[in-house]
Amino acid sequence: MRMTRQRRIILDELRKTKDHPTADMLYQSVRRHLPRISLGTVYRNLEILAEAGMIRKLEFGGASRMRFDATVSRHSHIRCVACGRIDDFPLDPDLNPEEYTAGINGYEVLGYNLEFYGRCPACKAKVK
Amino acid sequence: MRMTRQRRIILDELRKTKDHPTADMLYQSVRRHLPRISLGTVYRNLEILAEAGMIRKLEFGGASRMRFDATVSRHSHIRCVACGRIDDFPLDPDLNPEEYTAGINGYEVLGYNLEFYGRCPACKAKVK
DNA sequence: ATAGCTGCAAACGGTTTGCAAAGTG
DNA sequence: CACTTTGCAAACCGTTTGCAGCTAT
Repeated sequence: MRMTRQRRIILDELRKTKDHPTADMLYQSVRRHLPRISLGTVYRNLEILAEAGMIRKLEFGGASRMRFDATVSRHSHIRCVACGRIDDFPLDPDLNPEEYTAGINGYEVLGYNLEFYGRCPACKAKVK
Repeated sequence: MRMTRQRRIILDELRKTKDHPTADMLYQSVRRHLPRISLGTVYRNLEILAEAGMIRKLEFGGASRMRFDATVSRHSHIRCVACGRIDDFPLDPDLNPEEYTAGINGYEVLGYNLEFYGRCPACKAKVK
């Protein structure tokens, strides 16, 4: 993977923030350094960086826009139902979800979503 | 809430399936009963039914399309990464996510997503 | 040198909406 | 009868893509 000016600055800008920005927010801040960059380039690079495992793509339930995260190590998120703000917080593999309720980052915890992914019986049979 | 023919049939069709259909899939099956219904009407009614708590709207991470579920009681989902199929399964509040791995519905479990929602410190202060 | 990347602008696809007519309670 | 809902079609909006020229390696 080439490290173009655009790619480098996109990555830098994402790493500067803890905000889990959308592609468009990132576009705005990258533009301060590269006024002629296009939104398409931002999308393309975010996709490539995510595939390379250098960033994470978040498709948070309830939010229609994609968000991006420069922290790739294992962690979870909490989202404010009122303002949409998303914060990181560490995931403890020994805790069940109910046990986190003792206030995460000062949030009033209202609930959680737990969803699994895997391979269904049919696809398991096919690919293996 | 009025129970129009359209609304009733949309609800019936959704209840008939365990497939977590998209709006468009539902539109196709409703059309067999009401050939002149429009996709816009399907969306409007799904929204209204969800607000009334009669159905659930799923915005599954990784899937760009909304899905709908006539089962409103507490349960979780598992999605096949290969074919996109989504199955229900019961949530046990005493288990931590790692402990579900012993095969859900015959799936090979690859991982899970756990995300919390609530009110952030700022919004908590504001609204209260 | 040359594959990969960029800016631009148009296309895409799921969802939403304005409107006049029809239907519900 | 008053008010909601419908069908239609166009608008919306975040994201993707085709293309011709540019750039990192």
